[in-house]
Amino acid sequence: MSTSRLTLESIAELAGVSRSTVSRVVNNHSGVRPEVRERVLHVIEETGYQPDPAARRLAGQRANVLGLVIAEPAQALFADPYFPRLIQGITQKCNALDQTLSLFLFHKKEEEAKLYPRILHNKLVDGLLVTGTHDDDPLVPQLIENNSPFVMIGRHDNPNVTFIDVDNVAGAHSAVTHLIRLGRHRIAIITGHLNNRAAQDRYKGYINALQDRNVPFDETLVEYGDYTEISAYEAMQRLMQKNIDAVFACSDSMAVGALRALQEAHISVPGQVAIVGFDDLPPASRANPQITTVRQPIFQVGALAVETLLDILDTNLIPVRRLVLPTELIIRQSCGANII
Amino acid sequence: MSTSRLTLESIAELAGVSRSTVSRVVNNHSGVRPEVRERVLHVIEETGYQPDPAARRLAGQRANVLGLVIAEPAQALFADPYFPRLIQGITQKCNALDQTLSLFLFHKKEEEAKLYPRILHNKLVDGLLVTGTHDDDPLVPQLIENNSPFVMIGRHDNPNVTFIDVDNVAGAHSAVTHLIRLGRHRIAIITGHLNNRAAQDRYKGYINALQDRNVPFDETLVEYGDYTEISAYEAMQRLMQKNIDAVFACSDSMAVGALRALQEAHISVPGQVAIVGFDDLPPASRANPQITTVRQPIFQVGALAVETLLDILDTNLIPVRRLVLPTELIIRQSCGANII
DNA sequence: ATGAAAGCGCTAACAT
DNA sequence: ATGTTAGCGCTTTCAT
Repeated sequence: MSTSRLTLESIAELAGVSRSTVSRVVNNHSGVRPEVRERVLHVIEETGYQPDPAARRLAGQRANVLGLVIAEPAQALFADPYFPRLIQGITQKCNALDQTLSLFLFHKKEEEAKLYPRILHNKLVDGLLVTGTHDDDPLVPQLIENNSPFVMIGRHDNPNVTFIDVDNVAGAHSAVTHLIRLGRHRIAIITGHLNNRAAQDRYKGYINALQDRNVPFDETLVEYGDYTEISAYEAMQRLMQKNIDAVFACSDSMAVGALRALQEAHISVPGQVAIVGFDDLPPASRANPQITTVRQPIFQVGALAVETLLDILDTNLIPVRRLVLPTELIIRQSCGANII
Repeated sequence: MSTSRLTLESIAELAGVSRSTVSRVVNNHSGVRPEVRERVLHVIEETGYQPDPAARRLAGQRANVLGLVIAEPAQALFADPYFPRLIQGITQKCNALDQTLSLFLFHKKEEEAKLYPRILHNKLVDGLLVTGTHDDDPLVPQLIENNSPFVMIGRHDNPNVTFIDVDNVAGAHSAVTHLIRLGRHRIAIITGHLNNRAAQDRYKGYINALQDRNVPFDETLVEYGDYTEISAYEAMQRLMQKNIDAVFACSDSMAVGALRALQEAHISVPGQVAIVGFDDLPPASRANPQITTVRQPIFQVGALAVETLLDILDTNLIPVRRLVLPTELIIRQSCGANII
């Protein structure tokens, strides 16, 4: 017996009431006698009835579907566990709040043109969680123009954009300051491409920390990676000629890549070169030596983003909210803090 | 000017035709004068009109939304890059075929009870891709009973279930046979929990390979992990007492964990103990020594699953299809094949 | 070839 | 407190 014929109408009939009453019960509206409500609830329970989101959406309600846009070309999703972790945080909260999550990923820049209109006009989605956008990304302005409710994960300069971010500047600052305090002065950085706000902020934290402690900035100590281990491995090869005594890698995966390059060259870590990473994901704690890193609350960011989006959807007031969560420096072995 | 007020009706008006005609054009139905079709198309182009999927769905059509259910508790998604990779394969194909993907993950066993009914009755989804289910998982039987179109990723015993799988038995068999040919006879296995079909099949391939070559099976050489690196690391610690000369790890992440345990114990790989993994994901090629592994076409599996589901949806005939893709043994350093 | 009209399952006035 | 009714935007007979 397929349940597909279950509608408001049929529940109403079974409960001996009208369609509207059932609707009221389902939507928890007032004005239903407890006794009747009970009866209806019972029928719903028994039949396993679930309202049709499409019909509901069409009648002007929410579909309880949120969209997650990760505007990051394919390989970034593999680079490290960051996005999987974020997705976990998001889906867990979605589950708790009875929201379905739709996923929009694209793989090549070219897919943008095709996918973005689909996203923008997708009436099946009540609101959007957007992350991984680059500076020149056309999505955000379009969303604003469209009046589509959305929350960014990662900050955005437009003052009308609500976002959840992590304090990347402070995080990077604390990492680099820590290295300086430990007596390192030739501190390299392996950063992601600077077309992305998080990368920019971590870079800024690095620069600021050097300045604050009067450590001269040497631009030859700046190397670029793409958050993959291999890219940092290669960056480290280049850095090894530069007589450095520390490196700040802007993700744990990159820290692991740097570590591997150093170890293969028989350069001791942290003896000769100290390493600090960013994220505090498994690669950092698993490495040998374990990697000192900046912990960011990825899971919480995902959960908060969902809650915030739902708030916006609920209130319709769209009060701009800009949440910046703190990071925490997790000191392990790779920075040499515990070398006597 | 928000585009949200664009409907079939408004397009019809602009083009000077009726609603039905526009609908015919949009759906590429016959019976519209080329000239009129042209005119309508032009208006659609100009306005950027996109049909409302909810209304369409309600009127008895597909919503062009597919659901992906990963019935695997949270941590498995982090264990290794398998699922991210699979998701990539799936979304890429979805993008190409104009399908939106909805994601259903759950984190604790308890969420099942809440999430499954939502999945089963989710009328916003045209069909389901299901993976990560365990033997006793109630989802599959319910889907069948419900007559919900779905495709499994990973085989299923029910003869009415369409699935896409990889030849896990043959893959494991080739890995273990390779080790035997290289002269290894005390071959351990680190397997995932055997409540899952893929794990069972790899285990079976291991057993079969031993039998085929008359290598005695020693059940003390069977250890269990959960696909995380750390679980294999610990499993390997136990295995080290057992005088083994090779280990078959059922995922690359587990192979890396085993490798790390051996290296920390100063046991040479592949000198004293050879290692073969499964998947051929980055962890295998990145390790030092690089890990010999069984390559499975994850990306392709995802893409095929989408195509198959769409076929089912298109034809309504639901002809059962059971596709098993081949694996390939990728020989690198950790198995000792190139030790002279 | 095209238009008119019914109906998909739901919500939200509006009656009662 | 509950029922009645008019849409939401679309597809799909059925007329013309």
